[in-house]
Amino acid sequence: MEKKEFKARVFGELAGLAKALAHPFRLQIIDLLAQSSRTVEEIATQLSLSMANASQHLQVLKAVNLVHVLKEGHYAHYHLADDKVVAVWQSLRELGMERLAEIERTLNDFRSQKHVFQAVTIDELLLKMEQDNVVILDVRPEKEYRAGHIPRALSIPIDQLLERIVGLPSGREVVVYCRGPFCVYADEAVDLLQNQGFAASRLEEGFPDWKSRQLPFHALSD
Amino acid sequence: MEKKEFKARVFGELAGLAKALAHPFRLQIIDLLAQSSRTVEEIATQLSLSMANASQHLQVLKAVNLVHVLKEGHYAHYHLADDKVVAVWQSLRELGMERLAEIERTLNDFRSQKHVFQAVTIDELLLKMEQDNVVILDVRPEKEYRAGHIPRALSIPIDQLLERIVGLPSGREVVVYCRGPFCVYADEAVDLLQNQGFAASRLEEGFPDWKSRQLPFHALSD
DNA sequence: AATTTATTCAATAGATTCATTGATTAATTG
DNA sequence: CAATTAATCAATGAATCTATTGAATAAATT
Repeated sequence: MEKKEFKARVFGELAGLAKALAHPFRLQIIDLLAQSSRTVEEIATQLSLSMANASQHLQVLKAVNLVHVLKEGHYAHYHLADDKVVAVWQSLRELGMERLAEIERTLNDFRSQKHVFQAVTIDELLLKMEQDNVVILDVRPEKEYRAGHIPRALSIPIDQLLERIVGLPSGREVVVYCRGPFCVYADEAVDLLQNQGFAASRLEEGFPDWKSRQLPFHALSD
Repeated sequence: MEKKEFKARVFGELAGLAKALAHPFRLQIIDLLAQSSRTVEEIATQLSLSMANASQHLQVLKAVNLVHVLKEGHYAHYHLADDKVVAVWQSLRELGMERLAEIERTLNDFRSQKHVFQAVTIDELLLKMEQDNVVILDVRPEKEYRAGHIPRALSIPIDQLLERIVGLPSGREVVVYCRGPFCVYADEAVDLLQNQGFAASRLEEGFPDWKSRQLPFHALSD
């Protein structure tokens, strides 16, 4: 094999990987699968796609080994194939947040509309945790909490927050987190908590970011 | 703005970024620009593209802010816009080397053909450097060496290696590096050095990887 | 002012990607 | 064993991407 063919192959394969990432729905699928595995139907519903469409996107991801399938009964459970997939998604995200003004603007617009004026970073949260004066709230669906969450975090899925808000310890700062910087659950929760008089802020990042920084986390068995 | 539109925008922008990466030539362009800036003509020549084609690919990258241009005289010098671009490229590369069997096979085929049987990692090189018993050889073109290189590395561009090989200190182990894991210069150099009786091996990674690990490096002014 | 040089632009045809539709498969349930 | 369910497959046309060609800019040189 000569030099030229070698390069064509290697870069061709990698470009194929990038191409598999190059669709908004497929990035959203990866963002979802980074929380926990899902069936085709769950993905279709959560992203408002037809089953056929969701299935086809998943197959694009599968063709380049970014996800794999576990068939159980008549459900096909899709998983991310590797933590490195999350790593690529995170670095793409960070690049985008730095280079694409449009993203930052969109993010700010949305947050100011929800009255979310500042976000706490993971490093800042770590400090607060050391001082033990903060309530950590996971507002993702329970299944995702069970698949892995920040130690000592309480689980109140966003759609139960209004009714369960009274159970929260008052007088302590609350930091809410969800799936990641583009997940709006935490924004909605902060809006709601602040309306009820809580000192609440959201975590900028999400649980997958916590995990990929090798910080300890808890998971509950199935 | 509602939730759905918000997601569509953000993920749409990020997918646009990924799409810009999703072409073999554009990945090669990024790999080249990670060494040092280049004119359109240099890129066209080095990748065997027509000027028009090279220019168009560069504009795809520019449209999403991955590169920027500095016009000087009638040359347009293209630079990477951000170190984060290298970070994404590296994580994509790593994912590919782990998930795509085809890449590993191609890499091994090529290396065994060049008699390069083992590569040293950056961590291993750091150990050898502490013991001060290794000659480090940079076989990239001189311009790239000048733009940044590993401290104490000697510069002998691959096409001058045969004639200048006699000047190398004999009896000491040689570690050769170049642009990165897919760059073949180091492989060719190792083949050549071993033929001349040197104990030579290549660095698995390249200079950009050294740099992005925040290790100290030298650069020579223009 | 005319020429050269590096780059970009514009137009085109061929290839690829996408969402939708309806049919098909394969495992479970009644 | 028929019906149901989750998922995939196949076919379609619309949209997008790509490399090539030749023309157009725009800066430097003659």
